[in-house]
Amino acid sequence: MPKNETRDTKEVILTVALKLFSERGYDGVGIRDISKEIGIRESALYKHYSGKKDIFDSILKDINRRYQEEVSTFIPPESVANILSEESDVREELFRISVTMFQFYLKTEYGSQLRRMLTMEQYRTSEASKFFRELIIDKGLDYISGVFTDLMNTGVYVDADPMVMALQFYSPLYLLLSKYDNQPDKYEEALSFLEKHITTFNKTYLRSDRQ
Amino acid sequence: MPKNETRDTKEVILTVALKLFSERGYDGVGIRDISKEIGIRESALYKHYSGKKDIFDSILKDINRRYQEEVSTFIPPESVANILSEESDVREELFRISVTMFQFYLKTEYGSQLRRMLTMEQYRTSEASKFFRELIIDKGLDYISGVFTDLMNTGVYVDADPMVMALQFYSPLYLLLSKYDNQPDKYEEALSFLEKHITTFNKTYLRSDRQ
DNA sequence: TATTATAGTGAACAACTGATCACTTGTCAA
DNA sequence: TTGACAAGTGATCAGTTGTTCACTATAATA
Repeated sequence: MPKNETRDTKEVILTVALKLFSERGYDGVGIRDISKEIGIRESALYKHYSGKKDIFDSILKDINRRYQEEVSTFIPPESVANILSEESDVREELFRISVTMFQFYLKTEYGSQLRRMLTMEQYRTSEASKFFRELIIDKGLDYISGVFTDLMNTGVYVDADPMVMALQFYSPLYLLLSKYDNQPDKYEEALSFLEKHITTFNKTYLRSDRQ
Repeated sequence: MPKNETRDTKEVILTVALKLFSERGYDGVGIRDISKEIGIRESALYKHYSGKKDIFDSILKDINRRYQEEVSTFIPPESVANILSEESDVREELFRISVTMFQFYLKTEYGSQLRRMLTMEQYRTSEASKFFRELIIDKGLDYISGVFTDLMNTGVYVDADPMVMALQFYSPLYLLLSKYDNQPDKYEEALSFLEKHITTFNKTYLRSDRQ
């Protein structure tokens, strides 16, 4: 029967490895770096994973579970319902969702580390490439596209191709992530640009704000 | 006195190193990989550069020169003047410039390799981080911002914050770069999205196309 | 033609890489 | 209490890393 510390160590390894991989990349991190940070010998790692590659693969395998977990605590499910209810202000709700996504990938420990690691490893591993595209790009586009589809059906937004609308709404958020990734001191500036973008966007597509 | 092959080899080293760095990252490439690809022994590399780090730094130092060189052959200077002249079609000219920028970073040997290497190394080296931001993000934004400023002054485009306009115009191009980076087979789809984006953008900001 | 500097060779280096293995420790079920 | 087993240790492995150095071939200069 396993000791109850097993689960702990096994998870701690992934947490520490993700942190280091996101800072120095897969090839820049040795198994001794990981084990040292945890406080065990490198040989102990092999009691939990078959090797360095296995640790990396396990981080990828864990993405869907962790992502669901993180998102559900970060984006309360009522906000999706909120934006469709007629009482709430669409502008406020849309801005809140955007800032939440922005923060998740820029400030959250898991979100930012995962995005950075996938950004670095996308050219080395086709698996990482797939996760990067699907998670960081497509998932955002699809989510926004769905929101706009609903908002167009209720007549709140003008009719347009929802995918192009999603592209135009989500892309600035994505670019600002890259632009302010390594300058945490300019976070306010980033948020300011994000707000200006959304305001301008609404003047084009939100019926009540059209000019 | 130097043999005339010196310059050649010294440049070939940078070319080969950039190619390999862009595929596997700095830490994923050994000096033996570089020298083998060229057809010389690793010890010969040290006749031209003081070490692996020096090769990487030299690639960065060379960016401004090479970029200027590549861009001047890729983006003919008359196109910038063209877009301001009243005879040309702004839509066509703007689309042409966009596709050229898109191709440069996605299809050109130097452009795509440089972008990929900087993307990978931005978290490891602050120098790489700076070049990534300034070259891939800010340079594009500033260029587009300048074009729109001129086009607003001549009354072709409606008045708006040129920086927000640039953000909204350039970001989709930037996102599409990431999205289609590892799927060259879907290049046509990427171009189609780019065109739809620009068409929709013009419907908002181009006076003659406003709805 | 003799000299000299350059570009490249081949062997070697110390440090580090991921991985293995015999061994000890601690915990739980029988 | 004992046996089994999971988790961690410390030493060690072969291969690779970046780098160095004495040496050779070659081409231009004096």
